Amino acid sequence: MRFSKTFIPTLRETPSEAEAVSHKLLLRAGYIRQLASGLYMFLPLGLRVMDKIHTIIREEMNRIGAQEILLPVLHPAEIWQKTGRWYEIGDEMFRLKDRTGRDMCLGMTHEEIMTWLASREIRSYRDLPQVWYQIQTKLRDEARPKSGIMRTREFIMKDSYSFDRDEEGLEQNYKLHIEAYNRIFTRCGLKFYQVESDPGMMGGATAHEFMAPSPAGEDDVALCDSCGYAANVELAISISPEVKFEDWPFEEVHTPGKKTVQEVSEFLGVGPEKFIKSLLYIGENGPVLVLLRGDQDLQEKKLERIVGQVRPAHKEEVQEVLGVEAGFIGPHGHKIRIIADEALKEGVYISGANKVDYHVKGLRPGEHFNPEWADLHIAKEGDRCANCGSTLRIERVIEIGNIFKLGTKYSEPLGATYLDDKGKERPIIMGSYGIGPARVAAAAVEQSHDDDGIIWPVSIAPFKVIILPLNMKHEKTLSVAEEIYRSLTDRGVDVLIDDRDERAGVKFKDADLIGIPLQVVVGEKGLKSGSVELKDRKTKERENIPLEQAVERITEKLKSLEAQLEV
RNA sequence: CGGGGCGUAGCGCAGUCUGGUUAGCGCACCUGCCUUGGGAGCAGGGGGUCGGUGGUUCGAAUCCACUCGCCCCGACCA
Repeated sequence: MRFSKTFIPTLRETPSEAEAVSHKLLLRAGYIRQLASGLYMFLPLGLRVMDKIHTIIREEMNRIGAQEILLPVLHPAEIWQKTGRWYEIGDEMFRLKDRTGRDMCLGMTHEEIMTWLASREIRSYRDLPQVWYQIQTKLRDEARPKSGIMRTREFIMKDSYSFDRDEEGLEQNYKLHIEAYNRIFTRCGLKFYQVESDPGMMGGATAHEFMAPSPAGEDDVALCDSCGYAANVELAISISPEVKFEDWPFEEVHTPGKKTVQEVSEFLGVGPEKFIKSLLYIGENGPVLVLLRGDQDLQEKKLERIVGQVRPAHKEEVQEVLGVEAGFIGPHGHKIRIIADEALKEGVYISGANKVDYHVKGLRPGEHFNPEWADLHIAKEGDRCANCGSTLRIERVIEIGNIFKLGTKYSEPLGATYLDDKGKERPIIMGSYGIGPARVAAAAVEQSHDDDGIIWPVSIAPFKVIILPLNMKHEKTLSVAEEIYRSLTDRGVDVLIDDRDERAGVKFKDADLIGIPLQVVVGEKGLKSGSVELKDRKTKERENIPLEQAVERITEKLKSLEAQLEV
């Protein structure tokens, strides 16, 4: 394509609303524009990138036998009411009424509709398995859209759903999706991890996320480089560093005005790992006292998995429930439910004395208090791997894909059943699998850019090659550039030719900014010696190639770049 | 939803505290000349109801009230 005839509105300066690197660069390079909070338009370059990603996704989904279909975005409320999600989901669902007053909603995901389709069409075990997918718009009224196209209110999603007779079939499709996802993200040039994740409200037992490491992400994962353990910190298990305890006798110590673990730790000159941190939470079934080692923090998600939704107690509630001021709570002598992190099973600790301005020393679990034990602490850098004992690493990531084993969570309420070979009616066993193509694009930019702009992996670049005729008034420059453009186009290469009547500097800057992997510079300097210059956007390496070999060499170089992303 | 910040030309900003000619600057844009290997130069030019509404005042971008929008942190994230 011709630059002069393509809408590529590059910006010299970054619009002030952008914070994330991918947001800044995609705006500056003319890929996207914002319509309103969480609503983005994809301009020609942006759309080309999205199309490339979609194509890779389609190829790999088709390869595992998934079939593409397309469902509506507008859904009757009734189906969502049957699974209960109409009521469970709050403001995040866009709701509306049609002209007859019927309740409708905009699809945030499509489990309900896919399952509804399956419930009507699948009757026999002979119809199974099925894997259906779509690449389609989702709408979620996000509380806080952020980071450009990373978290938006309207976005395209590849969502697939597997329908099987039994758990074995589901396991099979789950594995196939893992293979497909690995191929997709590898082909898209991303660095990524597959981690264990919290199935959350999707239901079901097993779930994994595909995470692209980037400081711009919204999640943290715990990784063990030696055994490969990888999990979202929401559920990652870790062993806190071991502590050598002292054999303190049980005694009260005066700690005037010292409330937090840190304050008391400094005041007494004892490390925080020898403290018990007591936190009062209010749950659906009343208050819960949560105990952690002083050097640990609570992972609320873990607590919620045990007791349901919770919130920290207010100061007044602490006084009311425990009869002591917050800051001096101890684990002993309370009648409410107490749950402690397993790290506290052994040791001799200091904790609040349940008495203002006092702490107790020599507190022994099992002797002075008897809690329920659970894994409650948040895994942090330097903790040991629960699997193999090596040191864990915590990394910030962008969620680019997720996979869930759903079981019968949707098939049962929607009556999606089949008759097995004995004529018995059984619920279909389901799985659901998502990929956010816009996040794939954003993650690619986050992971691959420099001060000058984007550096696209060749597989998802809007064009693979950009030709830069430096002086449009120079006859030879023009004819050579056009000739290379034509030859490459004839060979089916995606080429952009910067045929604008701009100065060389402008063309260089824009080419770097929009991030096309290969630049072909056609200038008078090179032409004097009968050559053009081939520049690799990523390595910045330049090579002069004789005119007659130009097209050959460019395609060769392109092939070698492409080969790096092959799976 | 809680906390913070910001709305002045397409983009980046100054002016607002301390009200007072015709609201400025850089880039971009248009015309001409010139230039052509890293966002050139010169000359001329177009573009603003200062987010909106109401108020105070002789006078409001500037002060007050309400309101809308955008961004960041947190909560939430099926």
